[in-house]
Amino acid sequence: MTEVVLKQPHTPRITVKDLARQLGMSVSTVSRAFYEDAVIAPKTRARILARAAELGYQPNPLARGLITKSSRIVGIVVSDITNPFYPEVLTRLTGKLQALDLNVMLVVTDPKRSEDETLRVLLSYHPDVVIILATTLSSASSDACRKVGTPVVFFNRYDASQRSYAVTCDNELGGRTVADHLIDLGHRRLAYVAGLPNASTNVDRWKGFHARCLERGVQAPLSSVGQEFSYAAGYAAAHGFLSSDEPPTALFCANDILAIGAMDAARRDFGLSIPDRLSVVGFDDIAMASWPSHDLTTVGQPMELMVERTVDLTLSLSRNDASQPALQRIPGKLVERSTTRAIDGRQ
Amino acid sequence: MTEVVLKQPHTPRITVKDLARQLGMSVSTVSRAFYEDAVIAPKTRARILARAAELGYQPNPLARGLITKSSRIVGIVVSDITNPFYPEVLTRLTGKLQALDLNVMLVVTDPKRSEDETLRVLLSYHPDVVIILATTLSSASSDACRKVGTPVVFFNRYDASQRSYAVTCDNELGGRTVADHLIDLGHRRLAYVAGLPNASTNVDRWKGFHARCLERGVQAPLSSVGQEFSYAAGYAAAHGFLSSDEPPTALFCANDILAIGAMDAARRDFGLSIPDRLSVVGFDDIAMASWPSHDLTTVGQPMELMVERTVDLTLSLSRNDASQPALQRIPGKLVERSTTRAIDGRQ
DNA sequence: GTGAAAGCGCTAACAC
DNA sequence: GTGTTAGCGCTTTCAC
Repeated sequence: MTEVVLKQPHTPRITVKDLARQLGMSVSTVSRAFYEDAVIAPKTRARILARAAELGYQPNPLARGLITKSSRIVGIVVSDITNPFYPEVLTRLTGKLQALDLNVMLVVTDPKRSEDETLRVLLSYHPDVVIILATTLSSASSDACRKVGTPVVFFNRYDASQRSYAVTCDNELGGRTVADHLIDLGHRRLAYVAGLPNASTNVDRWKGFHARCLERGVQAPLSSVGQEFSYAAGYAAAHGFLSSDEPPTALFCANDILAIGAMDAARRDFGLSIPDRLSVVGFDDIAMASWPSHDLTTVGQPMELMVERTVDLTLSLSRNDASQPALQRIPGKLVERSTTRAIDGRQ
Repeated sequence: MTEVVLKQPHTPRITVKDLARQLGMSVSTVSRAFYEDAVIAPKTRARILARAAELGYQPNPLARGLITKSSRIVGIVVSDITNPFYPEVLTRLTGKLQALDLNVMLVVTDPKRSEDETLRVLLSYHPDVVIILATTLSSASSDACRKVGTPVVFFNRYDASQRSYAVTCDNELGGRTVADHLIDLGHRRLAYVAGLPNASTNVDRWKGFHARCLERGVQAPLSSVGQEFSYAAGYAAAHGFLSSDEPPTALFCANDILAIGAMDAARRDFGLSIPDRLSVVGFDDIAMASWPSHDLTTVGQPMELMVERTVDLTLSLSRNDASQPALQRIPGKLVERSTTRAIDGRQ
């Protein structure tokens, strides 16, 4: 006898009503059982919760949101994800948020679709908070959120208007740290392998690096023309620098992937041994950076802390008890590995 | 005069009622304007849509879902994402789904929290479909979905019960292809660097590889004890194989990351040049595999196709007009790069 | 401490 | 073609 598959949209799920009827109580009583601070007899609550667990009932947050005006949805906007740093942030963030019973609705900004369009769909779900993980996103988007009253948290990026919340690594300080490190090692001809030109991470790392060089009385570093945060871009930029008559002796790359690309170019196409002939520093400290074949000196982003702060902030905002918009900058720290060393006579 | 920040949960958003009142129509008429095949005068619809655009109004899908029983939410379950293949799949999937007006709710399975617990929250949002991207996830989870009538699509994994939909790379065929490739090159002592033991990707790749070796009359390949799909695991496994008296001349690794770890071990700790002394093949063809420093021969997963099929399937399922549960296996193809070569006298 | 009733924003019969 | 009504699953006054 063959089993007939019913084309049933969704098996009807159990609701408050069902529960109420089964227990011989009113729906409101049942509803109260799911609120910590509702007035309800402990025994009644216990009975309800027991039966609910048994039946696998859970209040529908969508219906609940309609009335409470809180969807418990957190929107996360992501753009390119070629940098492994971001997937990791995304999953950690998601994991921590869901432990707080906040659910993540993910949208990716597709270059083909307009950013506003993308945000519009997200906002139609009325998320309590929107987190922007995208390396670059026009402030128009954050305006869109503000317009409907949805708070925005920028992660490793900030809005020029300073009217949103932001949690970032102290990228400028990171740039300065690298400048100090390389200058301390005796390097004088420095160059910066740039990432996405309008990403604040890129801009700030450069700013700090450049400023610190000048402060230390070192010739201003060169900079490549920013492309993207990719292996290929790093490869190409290194090519540019190393083809010159007086190539730099050290490269600071806007992130680890760029650095790996740059190192490959240096080694393969210029036969330069690293760190003997060229020092290279990255940014992020992704897992790959510590692989023996790279063993890259880099600025470690305080990811765990950044994620925690973002989650805290998101929670406060979802409860509507956050402080004024503010930018939190968390310092990273230099992880010295084997791609940097003191300049010596052989150069 | 300082601006007073009102602690207002959410600025009241515009609703059908507002729109209806402003236009002097009934709410149902307004509602109809947003449905392609609703009966409504074209001019009326135009007026409504114009005003809506102006005001930034969009029907609230949550409220809509309450009545239509369709949330237009697609749940995606993700586990570890150390393999860059998955973030890419995730973003592509999300991008394509959102273009179809399906929104992605993301959950990550946290080892600390029970899988069921995680799924439970996801299901409480009543997603139309759940996609499981996690490399491994107990069939208990898919049962949980089935119990509430939510269709499940497995991506690159399948449920033993065969009662769900699945789109996977033909992993077994991939394994066979690699066996043929290596055997054709003259290799006879082969080994498999295993990934997560209970991941179907791992199992099937091994199965095909092993079976094909036997079919070709080659000594059964060795296999490492599966750990995880990580650089470190690849490094360790290679160590194991290469320390033996008669080490294998070729390694097939369950994925690219393992392969890269294995190659680093071979080169650094055993001074073996690849492919002269050891051939290595990976699986996935992630971006990194093509970087000059790796230039890894690997089985390319037909990601684009897999994503497309998954999206098609998801769309059908969300419309409730899909065929019977079935497993789609899409063949990948071998990408020959420079980590494999014919065995020669020097060995 | 509990129940009855109203209503969140929306769609789906059913009249007209 | 449009308006009226009911009701999705839930929370929240307000009585009791």
